[in-house]
Formats: sequence, structure tokens, C-alpha cells
Amino acid sequence: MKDAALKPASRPELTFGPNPRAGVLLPYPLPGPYDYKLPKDVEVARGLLVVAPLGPRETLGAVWGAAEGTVGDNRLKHAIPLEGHPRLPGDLCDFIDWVADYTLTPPGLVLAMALRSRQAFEPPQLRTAYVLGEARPKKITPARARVLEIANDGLARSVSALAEDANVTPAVVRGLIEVGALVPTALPEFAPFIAPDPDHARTALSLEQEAASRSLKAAVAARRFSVALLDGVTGSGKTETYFEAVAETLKQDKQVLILLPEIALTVQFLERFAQRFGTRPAEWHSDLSQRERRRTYRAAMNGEARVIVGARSALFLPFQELGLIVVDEEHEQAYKQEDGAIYHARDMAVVRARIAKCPVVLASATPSLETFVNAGAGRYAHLKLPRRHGSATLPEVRLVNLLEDRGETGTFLSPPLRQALTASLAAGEQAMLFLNRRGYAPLTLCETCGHKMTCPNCAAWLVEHRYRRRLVCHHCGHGTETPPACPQCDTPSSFIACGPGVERVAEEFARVFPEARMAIASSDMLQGPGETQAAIRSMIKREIDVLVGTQIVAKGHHFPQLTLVGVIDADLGGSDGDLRARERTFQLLHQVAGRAGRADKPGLVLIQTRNPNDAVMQALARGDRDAFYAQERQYRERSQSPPFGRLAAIIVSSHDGEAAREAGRLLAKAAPQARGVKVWGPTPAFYSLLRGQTRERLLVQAERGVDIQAYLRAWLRQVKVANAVRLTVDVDPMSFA
DNA sequence: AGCACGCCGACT
DNA sequence: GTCGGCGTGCTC
Repeated sequence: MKDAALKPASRPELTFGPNPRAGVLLPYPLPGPYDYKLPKDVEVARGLLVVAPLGPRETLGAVWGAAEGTVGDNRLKHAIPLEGHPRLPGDLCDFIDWVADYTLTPPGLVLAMALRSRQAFEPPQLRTAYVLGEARPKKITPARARVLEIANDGLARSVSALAEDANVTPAVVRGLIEVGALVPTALPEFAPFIAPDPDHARTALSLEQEAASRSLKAAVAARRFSVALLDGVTGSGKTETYFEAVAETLKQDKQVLILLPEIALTVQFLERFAQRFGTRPAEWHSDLSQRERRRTYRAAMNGEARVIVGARSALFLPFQELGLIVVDEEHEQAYKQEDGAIYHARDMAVVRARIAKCPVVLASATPSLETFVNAGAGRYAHLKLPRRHGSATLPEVRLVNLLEDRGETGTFLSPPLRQALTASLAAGEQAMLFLNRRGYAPLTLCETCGHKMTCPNCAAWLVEHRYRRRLVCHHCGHGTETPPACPQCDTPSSFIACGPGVERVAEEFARVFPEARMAIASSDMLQGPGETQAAIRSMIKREIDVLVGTQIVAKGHHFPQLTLVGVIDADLGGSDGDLRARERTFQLLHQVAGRAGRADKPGLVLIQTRNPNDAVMQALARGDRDAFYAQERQYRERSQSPPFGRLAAIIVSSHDGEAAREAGRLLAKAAPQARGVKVWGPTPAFYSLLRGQTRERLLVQAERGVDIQAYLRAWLRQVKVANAVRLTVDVDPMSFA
């Protein structure tokens, strides 16, 4: 991301006076705010929430700036301020503008992300609860006595709660209400969030953790924008360290936002947080019910939620007084996605912090190259936790050269890996086999005619899932039963499976080690987070000896008895010209390797590869992380790749293939000449056919100082593509393809 | 995003 | 002769 200074606010001052009017931003992909009249007696200010008529309907919007004045006065409609809600905070409004500008997204769509809980703006539903009244019933039955005794503590309870607590039917409670022994009182809609206690259970920190946490606390106390990279090896206690910064922020009476890359990680995290701070934080992610969203949204807005843990969209919550942002696992690619706008949550977190004038902490064991370079250049503080906590040491990593050391065809456990597994099982220890590919085999082809089974909607192979007896497309979800005969040459039962998936590795393992207890962990074998947790628990309880899994087992789990990790195919990420393939491979394998030998037992990691001399493999084998970064940095610098150059992709997609290609050609022809800017393409996108959409892609490569957004805007302004064609701009794409 | 307006095929 | 397909365009 370009580290550009904030643009000065170009919006004119709001007008006040006898006939107030204002530009109101509406949560739709409109080109900008629309002008509305406002009632005379309200204080018109940026962020003021209003209900505005738009065509035939009413919509929630926010005052954004002064009226533009281009639409005739007589055509302006009236917007009505929304009662009972504070304005959207100014820093959130500025953030919305910034994101819209940076990602070339209509500002209204970004506002829509910030108004994601529409229910949050409906009037609060007060619950009726009951407390003891003055009157006493004439007749006291045992049931009535129990209810009155429960109510005697003065706490307000609902009818059902009283009935349940006193173990009586609601009718008894109703009777008491009727005679006035219980009187109604209004209860807030939600139980309030309990404020986390910064001193609840302070943990003992190592010297390094202590030093890093001191630095983070100082950053919080400074109440200014700053960025720190908290760079700690797996198991070094990054979380405990940044928890100290969270505690300091609580003492400063400011709110904290902690971003996690995926929802699956929140359950464990909430528990950990509760242990340290005595209560769970507020949550925000897509799996919440509408009611929970409403609760968290309102609590962010009124300041009741002091700490919110959430997915990337939590960046758009209306924090009243943000004092710290933590981006955990900052290198995770899951932070870059489309929802509303295509944005990278880590980069936008830095922007959010800069606008809110607060510090941001980026935590990772394998930082993204961008962050690493920023830290190296002194733009970010670089806080290092180089050692594992306690006595645990880093595992030994050995490479297995598959070109020399491989078993018979169609097997995927090399002789050295089999030996290591035998030894591990004999010693009564646990092992993990890792392969980042779901299913049985990634390719199914006909032995007779060579026909490959591909997805009808996507340009991708169908992956065999033998357990489910289906051929599945991993891109669009299309699935069919494996046909009895080849669809091309009609030969029956002529299919052969090519390459391994976790199911196939598990099958081979079970064949070789029939006595071992084994489980498979991949997202399609485990139904939801519950089963995943169960698999992990049975691993911890040593009910299984070997876990065969995809990357869902790679993340953040402590397996104290795990001493051997086998990586089945380290070359999967491939060095296929993709900008971040090496980085991704390194990060993933580093993370997987980190699973081994966490307690006092030394770990061993065997990495099977066909490229043992590759820099990524060498860096892993030597445990020399910085060698990898140095090499990767050089490579990026030479190729003018991020962060030493800027990239943007334009994706042209359409159900009409020819229309997409035509639009691509049209765009390429219209690309303006500019110094320091190169335009490549159009080429078919990596998955050129996705969900029935033909996708063409153009890539803009610019020197670091170029305002790539301005370039894109100038370019796209003059191109009119066919209506059936959708243009998507991806600023800072994660890959070339 | 909604929703209306508008211009070409199968029905009472 | 109408009902309705969803392509195109507007909403302050």
C-alpha cells in the first residue's frame, strides 16, 4: 500500500441558517453525495445520520458535506435526522472517504459497509422486567413465596426468568403482577458488556516480551499514530505481549480493535482474552446473528464495548474513541478480499489508525514482505520476540529430495518420511502430515483417451472426493458423481487418479501403518468448527497418533506431544511466476513446521520437495528466516514489484465471453501513456472461466511515486464498456494472475 | 441497490 | 389486440 499522506479535506464547510441543506451520502453505488434539505432547527454536521427519500423509498444516509448546488432547489427533497443516535464519528467518515478513494469504490458502497447493521438504528427495544412492588398478595402460596423470595434481591427480571428461577409457571408470576406485588420496570435491551479489567490476571512475561510490551504501552500512552511490527516466532507469546498494550489502552479509557484473519480463530481467542481480562470482549464477524450485530454495533458506537475482536469488516465500526488497533497474523492473505470494496484489512487498519491518531500493532511470526520492509526502513517499530516461551526449542527441519528419495509411483510418503513415522509411532509420540489440498486427487483422467475431467463453469480440474464419491470444482462448488464411463471415449471404469489430496495420503498412511490411530482434518471432512475442535481435542488428548490435514491444522493449535511434521508436497504453492507464491509457501511451511516440538520434546520436520535447492526450502532447512526475506526483497526490488512498485488489476468479467474479450481490448487501447506506468494485457485471468463468467485481466505496473488511482480514474473515465460487462478494479492485487 | 420505463414474443 | 421478458437508466 502506498504510504501517502492524508489528503486535506477538500469539502466545503457546511451551511447553516434559515434553509439548511447538505450533501448526504447514501449507501448505494452512486457517484457521490446527493443534496437534501434539512429541518431548520437541527445542527447540521458531517456524520449526522438521516433518513432520506430516494426515488420511491426511504433510506438511511449520513450528512457528508455542504450541498453541491448542481440540482435545482425546487427538486431537493427533505432528509430527516435520525433521532436517538450519535453522529457517525468524524474519523470514520474520513476513513470511508479514504477507502473509497484508494480502492476506486463509490463512497456510498463504503458507507454501506459502515452501516452494515441496519437494525442497529432501529429504536432500542426495551425489555419489560419486574421488581418487587409495594403491595403484598392477600394469599401467599408456596409458589408465590418462592417468586417473592427470588425477587427480593432487587434485580429486575423478565416474567420467564422469574418463573424459571422460582421453578413455577408464568401464571404464578402474572398473578403477582396483577395484584401489584411485582411492578414493571424498563430494562435495557441487552445486558451491558462488562468492561475488561486490565489488571485481572497479569501474566509473567519474559525479558523480551517485557521489553516489547513496554514499547507498545509507550506507544499507546503517546496517543499518536504509530505502527509497530510485533515479530515473534511461533510460541513466543505475541498475544500476551500485545495484551499489555490492550491493558494500557483500557487504562487510557480508549477502545481497542483486534482483527483476526478468520472467524475460526475467534473462539479460542475469546477464551484466552477472558483469562487475561476477566471477561470476553465484544465480537464482530459475519457469523453473528442480527441481534448480536446490533448489540456490538451499538456498543461500539456508544463506547460501551471497550474491546472488539473481529474480522476485517470490524474496521468500519463506529468506534467512539479508538485508542489501539491490533492486526493479528498480519501476513494472512485472508485480510485481502472483496466485500463491498476490495481492500486489504491490514493496510486499511494502518490508515484507520492514522486517521484516529492511535497506534496500530501488526503481529506475525512470518510478516508480509511489505511490513518487513517498512520495519526495516524504520517506518515501523520492529519489536522482536526471537525465542519460544519456556524450554521449547525450534524444530529441526530436513528436506527430502523427491527426485532421489521417492517411493514407488502413486505413493506419496517417501522412504525417509516412512522411517520417521515408524520411529515416532514406536516412541509413542504424535505426528502430523500436512498437504494443502482437499479431496483424494486433484486430477482425474481417462486412461484410454487422456480426457481430463474439468468443470463446465470454470477452467479448472475437478477434484475427486472419494469419501463423498464426487468430483468437485473447488472454485464454484460444482459437483457430480463420478461417471461410470469416460464422457469422451465411453470406456467404462477407465479413470485414474493423478496426484495426492489429503484423503489419498491418509489412505496410504493407513495401508502402511494399519495399527496407528489416524484422523483426517480438512474443511470438507469436518462438519464445521465443532468437529474441527473435536478433532483437535482428540489429538491433544492423544486419542489419535497421526493427524493428516490441510491448512486448517496449521494455524495456532498447541499439540504438546507432537514431535514430527511431514510436509507431503512443499512445491504446491509453486514458483509459477506468481508474485507472492514464494512468500506464501514460506509462510505456510514455516507455520506448519512450528507445530512440531512445542513442549520439552525436540521436533523434527520433514519437507518433501522436488526443488531442494530453492531459496525458500533452504531458508526453511537452515531456519534462516531473514535470508529468505533478504532474497525476496532483492527479487521484488529488481522486478519493481510491491512494495518497490505499485500494482493494480482491472478485471473484466461477463457471461458473454466475446464481450469480455472485446472490452479488454478496448480498455487496453484506451490506456493513457504515462511516465513510470506500464500496462499489461488483456490476458485471460488465472481462472479465466469462473462461475460461468469469462474473465480477462489487465495489469497496471507503476513506479512507487506514481498516483496509480489518478491514473486509473483518468483511464476508466474515457472508456465505456458494454453493459453486460463488469469492470472490477483491484488496487494492490495479491497476485499477478 | 431498487425500481420504473420501454420495446419485442405467446396468450385470453 | 394485451401480459410480461429483463435491458437501460435514474434516484438529490
